[in-house]
Amino acid sequence: MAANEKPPQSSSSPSASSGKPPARPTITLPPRASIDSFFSNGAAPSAGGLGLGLGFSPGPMTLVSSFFSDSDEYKSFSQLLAGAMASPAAHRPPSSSGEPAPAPSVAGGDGEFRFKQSRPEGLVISAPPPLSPLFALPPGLSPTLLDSPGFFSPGPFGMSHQQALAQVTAQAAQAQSLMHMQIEYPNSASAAPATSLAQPMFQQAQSLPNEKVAVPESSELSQSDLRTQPPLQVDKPADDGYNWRKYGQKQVKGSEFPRSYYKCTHPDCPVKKKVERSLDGHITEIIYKGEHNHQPPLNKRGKDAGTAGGGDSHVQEHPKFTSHVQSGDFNQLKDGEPSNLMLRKEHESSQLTPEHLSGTSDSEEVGNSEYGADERCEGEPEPKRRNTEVRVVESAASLKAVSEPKIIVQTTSEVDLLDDGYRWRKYGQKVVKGNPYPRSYYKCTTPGCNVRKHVERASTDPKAVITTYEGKHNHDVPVARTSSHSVANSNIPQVRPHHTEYNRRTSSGTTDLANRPIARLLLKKEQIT
DNA sequence: AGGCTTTGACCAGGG
DNA sequence: CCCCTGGTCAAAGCC
Repeated sequence: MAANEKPPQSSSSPSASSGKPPARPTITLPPRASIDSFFSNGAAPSAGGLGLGLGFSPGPMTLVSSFFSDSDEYKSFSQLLAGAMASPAAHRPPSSSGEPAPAPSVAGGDGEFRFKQSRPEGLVISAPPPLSPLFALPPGLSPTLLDSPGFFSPGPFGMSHQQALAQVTAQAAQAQSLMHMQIEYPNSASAAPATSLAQPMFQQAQSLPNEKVAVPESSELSQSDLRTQPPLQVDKPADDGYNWRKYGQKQVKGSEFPRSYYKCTHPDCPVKKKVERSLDGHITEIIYKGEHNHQPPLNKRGKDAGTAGGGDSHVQEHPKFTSHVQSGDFNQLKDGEPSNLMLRKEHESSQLTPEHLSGTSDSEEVGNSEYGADERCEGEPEPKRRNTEVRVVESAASLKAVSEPKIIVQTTSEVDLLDDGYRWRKYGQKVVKGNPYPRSYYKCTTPGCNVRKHVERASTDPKAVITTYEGKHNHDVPVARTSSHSVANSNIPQVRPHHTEYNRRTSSGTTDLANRPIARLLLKKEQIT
């Protein structure tokens, strides 16, 4: 109440600024499993760990937790790819088994995605009916991420990776071979992988603040995709399901990045949030203040949700999602950027993060656990949640790949990409700097199946694409599709679900993709289940 | 036309 | 009282 909403200048500022006592419960979250958990955890709930939920936004805590990853490298998808090519063996992420599985990764535990979500809106729009199920998905996932500005931001290394990718794909294209050779790389590539996937999400969420996504021209896929998807907006803080209005920005001392101030646009809603993002759009810190006194606008995701009631209801039930959305903001972790995710709650808490945050109801508690926060929070009494400020700090090191991805670089037609026997719903797309073509994100439409697929095109050749599969289908190829021409591809995910090794590598240890007419990079995640 | 972002200026608290 | 800093306002502009 008053606490949150202070009279215009005086009260609010004071509390906020002065409110940060040194002793403030700042919670530093240790590295977490991976972004996967991000999705899986939050998502785990019903859907089976699909984090994709497009529409909702998890609470900050959730986000945070998801961020916690062991690896200090987070690379964008492209980066990852590049990295894989460059030095496949280089990093071998600890086997998934080694890491604590994210909470309840359910059915698709492995399927967890490592994406962040940020903007429900865009996704929603583009998202077809299938979304509704998503809503049912666990908290923590919000489609918004995809749309969010930073979602795919190139990041520091993005370009180089892109370029690398371009080269590889270009060469492959030159070969003009239609063959799809699959090269399996050692797990090494995985290191970044888990995060890599996630990374894009993060980036999208925040990076590219003032940029709009360019629409690729050449690729059919991209075009079609574009048609269905509205231009991505950037600059929005993060879509957590709520609508925010930026009312100020300031360069804060002690931070090299400007801080943006947002207010919930809902009438009388006292919630505010401060977002700091780096030059490249990465969100380095988010601080929530206040508690939403309303439910997330339906229109954002609700649309997709489709039904007025059901889909949304889900969202509504989990205000926390909202937080997640925001989390989406943080998308990018960069080298050199802050490395720990911190979640802090202060004076005000928000419904947003009930679960996630709630666990942390008091920063003190939160401090101890990384993911624990989420779970712990649940028990917390509402009262504590209130009047708390939630602070999320993005840390670069936090992201880590949990599983080992399989990377397959392939030159293929659009059809192949999209039609691999399974049914996919596109839930995101983003253009990365250095590559005129968007990447597209797909999710298996089968209820309960967490498998996701990312398709990235080479900047030099629209037909050269990198397809990354995550998760394992928990069902058979839809009969209707089985016969489809691209069945071959369909098997990719399952056929080699667990293999993370690379079959071929150059003497240098790098993948010899460049020399191959057609290479297929398949990023796959090892499944624990 | 409405909503949102941008951005310089203002206000209040603290040293 | 002055200066610094963080937070907010509000006009202008954009979409």
